[in-house]
Amino acid sequence: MLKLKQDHSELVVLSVLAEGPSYGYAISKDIAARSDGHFKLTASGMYPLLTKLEKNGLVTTSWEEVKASGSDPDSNGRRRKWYTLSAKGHKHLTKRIELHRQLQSILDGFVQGTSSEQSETQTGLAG
Amino acid sequence: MLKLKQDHSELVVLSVLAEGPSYGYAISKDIAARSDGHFKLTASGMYPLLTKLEKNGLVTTSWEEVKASGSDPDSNGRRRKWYTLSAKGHKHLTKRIELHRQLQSILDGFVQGTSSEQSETQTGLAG
DNA sequence: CTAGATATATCGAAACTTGATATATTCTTC
DNA sequence: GAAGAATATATCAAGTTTCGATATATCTAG
Repeated sequence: MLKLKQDHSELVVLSVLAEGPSYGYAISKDIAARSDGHFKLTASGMYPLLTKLEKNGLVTTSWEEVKASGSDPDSNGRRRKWYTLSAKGHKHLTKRIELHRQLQSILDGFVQGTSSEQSETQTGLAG
Repeated sequence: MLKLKQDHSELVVLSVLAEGPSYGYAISKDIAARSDGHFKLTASGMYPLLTKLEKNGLVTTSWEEVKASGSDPDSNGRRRKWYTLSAKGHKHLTKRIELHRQLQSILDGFVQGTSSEQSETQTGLAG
């Protein structure tokens, strides 16, 4: 299991939100599912991150009342906090992705020079 | 300018040392040069990391006296601490690279799905 | 003598990490 | 209707990491 550092978490969460608004719990499940369980972003990592994103204006938020099917119309349902990527967030994500690609290619430059490379021509995606 | 987190720093430093022994200052310059100045690993990041590597047995160390050209044979020259990748370090690096590739491919899965992808075939190195 | 490069190393405030805890609702099963 | 799992948000606290600032000292160029 690969644990995501905040830098990576931010990239992933922003990427998920680029596909449409979502909320903490759903994002968490989404990340676990889409990474085959390799990534896990738990509540204590997720909510401080989302709060930071909101504080920095990268996302906007709104609350939704989750009504139970056939529930009392007067009942206060469970609350969901939706996060929507802002224009600033989109720009930020684009830069972040660019930086991520740069990091990858440069990192590869270092890694490929090592004698630990077992002369594999394939880039490991088939592993 | 990308600042290397310790995880990345460790991977890069280990990779550099896989090509042969080196010392803190040289590694720092090496990283800056080979990344076109995009990466920077400063002294306050480098030395604690190298100490940790040594403590974990991934590298072995030895001191070298750096004599000035035409200096007094009695003078105590500047000292250089050389770091050599150990067998354990080599194994560790191989695992690390594997993990790095895994991280990359999964991360790519998230990033490639974003609408921020400007259908660029080139990988941004020409930017 | 001065300034800048070389060389190693620690300090400390801020930020980050993460299991644990808290709170409350909704769904499923018996 | 009780129990337990899943949904949903959020904070705490103890530990680790980060990184500019600082300290120390030598070497080189002007």
